[in-house]
Amino acid sequence: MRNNAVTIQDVAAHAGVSAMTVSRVLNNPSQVAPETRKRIEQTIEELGYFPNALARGLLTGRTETLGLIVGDITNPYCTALASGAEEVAHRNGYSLVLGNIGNSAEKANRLVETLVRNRVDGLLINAGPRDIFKMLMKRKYPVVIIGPEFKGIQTDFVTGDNFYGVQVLTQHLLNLGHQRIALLNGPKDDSEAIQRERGYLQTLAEHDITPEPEWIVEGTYWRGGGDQPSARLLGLPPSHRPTAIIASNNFLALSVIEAVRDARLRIPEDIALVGFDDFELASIIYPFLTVIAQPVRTYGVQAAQLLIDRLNNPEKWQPSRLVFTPELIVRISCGAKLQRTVISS
Amino acid sequence: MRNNAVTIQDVAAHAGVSAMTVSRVLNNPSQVAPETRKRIEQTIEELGYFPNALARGLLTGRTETLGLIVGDITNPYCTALASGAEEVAHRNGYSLVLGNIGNSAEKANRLVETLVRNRVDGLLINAGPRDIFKMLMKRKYPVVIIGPEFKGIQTDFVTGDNFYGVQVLTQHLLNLGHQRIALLNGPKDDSEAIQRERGYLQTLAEHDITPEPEWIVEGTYWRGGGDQPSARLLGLPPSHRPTAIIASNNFLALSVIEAVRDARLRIPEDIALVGFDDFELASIIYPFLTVIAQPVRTYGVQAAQLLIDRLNNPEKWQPSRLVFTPELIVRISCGAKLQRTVISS
DNA sequence: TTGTAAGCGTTATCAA
DNA sequence: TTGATAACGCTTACAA
Repeated sequence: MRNNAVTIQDVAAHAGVSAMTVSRVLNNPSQVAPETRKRIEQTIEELGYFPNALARGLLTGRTETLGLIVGDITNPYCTALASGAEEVAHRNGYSLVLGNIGNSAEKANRLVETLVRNRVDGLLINAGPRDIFKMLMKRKYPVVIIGPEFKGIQTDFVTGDNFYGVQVLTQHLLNLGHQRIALLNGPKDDSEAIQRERGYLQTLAEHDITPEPEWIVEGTYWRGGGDQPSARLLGLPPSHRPTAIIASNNFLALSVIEAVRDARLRIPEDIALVGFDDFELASIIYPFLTVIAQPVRTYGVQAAQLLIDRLNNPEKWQPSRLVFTPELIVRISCGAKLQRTVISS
Repeated sequence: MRNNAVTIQDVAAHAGVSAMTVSRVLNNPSQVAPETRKRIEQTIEELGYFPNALARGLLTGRTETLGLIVGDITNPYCTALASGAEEVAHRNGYSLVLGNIGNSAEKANRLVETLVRNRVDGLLINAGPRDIFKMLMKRKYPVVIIGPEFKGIQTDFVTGDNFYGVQVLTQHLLNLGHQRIALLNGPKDDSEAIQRERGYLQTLAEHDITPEPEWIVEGTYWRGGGDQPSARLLGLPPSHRPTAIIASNNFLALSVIEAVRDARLRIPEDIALVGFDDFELASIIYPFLTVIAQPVRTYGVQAAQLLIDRLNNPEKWQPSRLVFTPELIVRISCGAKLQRTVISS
């Protein structure tokens, strides 16, 4: 033992009672005589006793802990999620363990395994390879999936309406007169990316537009994950170059901004840019990016609530699916304001 | 038991060995005959056995888990810290549990208590009331404090040179010709805020400037925590109003930006603004804020390393103190570029 | 109102 | 190379 911490036995001995009575003070105080209770409470204070949650969890089978797995903790999307989930967890007496996948699937596996080994009561998952979910489902592990959607996985989902979102974005660009619209999307196997590509293609099709194949490029949702595809997009000969780009997440939009700068072009004058997921803080400094903003904090809140409800009433639980509608925030980068100015002058 | 998970006994029975042999496969594979090992490994896979970390931790007294406590997870400062710490923890086989205090001291106490109850092997703490540290020291809990400094607390510290930082900021404003410089500081009892006020006063004193008392105002480090003091600063009659403001953290700078906007003034033309802690992502969109940037990710990396070294060699451990020098990044909000333009024209 | 005994799932220790 | 036994710190079930 590295920690030779005070145990319930120590407290019991000091207070002249049995361990059981101390345990009662901790869990069912009303069952203990007031004087005994006082004495024990004092001893606990005096000795600085902190119950060992491992021992308790081993016995009860519950750890009062939830796990949240996100793709990249430095992404404001993920912190908003975490902040919402944490609030609900905390309010319900749960701790929230935050796991960060970073950019590796192997890490995702290790992370989930660690959380399962530590017997967290349930899992909120925002990112991870499909296999993980299958494994967790086989175990009937309580899981809420936030963001992506998987067919055939019986569990709770909290998602945004990606099809609608990209539709709004595309339509917005069309309204501004753009015809050559590119999509800088997430990974091909990501269910959200798939939805977004569908919405993009359909909206264009409704306007009888067929985008060039080079206009649909694939990046990752991590910082810098859109650098190369952005450069490729901007490197197209001016006759083929898109006049507008839809970025599939906030970090991808950042890549576009940097690439446009490197190409010595300007947003929105030369290239219009719109994207998914807001940078709230950045927009206070300078409200620049036109985005479809998702109520991400709400995702966290609702997902945690769903999970806790399930834990409280396992027999009543039924898999549910919460879909939220994202909201268009028009700022500078799409060129709308610019155009209005041009028109009015 | 809520989780009727597979146990080591189940694996042992299926493989026709004792639990002890399974345990050996898990922890000292070399001590087990290759064929037995193969068979057991297969059974583990087949049954989907995940060792119970609670049982193991109870026995070994180690959880292979570190706790990181931050003030506000939505602050990029904190995520940078977490990202650095997590990397090191992970690389050394530790999990990192992220705790978020939010804006309540009571929550900080509960959080630390939860982590101690769960017997995390050590704690990285970026924010919290002083009492907590005293309690942890009494327990000889391995703790690294990141950011604030406390006298008389025997533990590891990782900090930035706040005195130097504010000195650079103040000097920079003086060089730009400002004489009426305000300090929007953190809470009075925060050790970093104290250092910053000292550096500010001394630098001004060296230039024979005594700031008006109304120019030193107190906010909090949370989002919106500088709204009212900023408004107060800007509400001063123009003759008394500062021409430059130093914000003691990034969220305080945000408050200033909003207050200046509300007052229908401009940064930097009417009010110059500089601050502590960068918004890296925001600066890609628009490099606006002039700041003293701290190598925060490095704080996380170094702090985690310090903690893990201590855990690995408890007897060799000596409290150490790592101080990093922050770096001035000149952008728009201080007016330097503006001035240069004015001069050259 | 309080206490005793057993056991949660592991691993340390000693024995075979 | 493998196994039996005890113990980690706590709570459930039962008894006093």
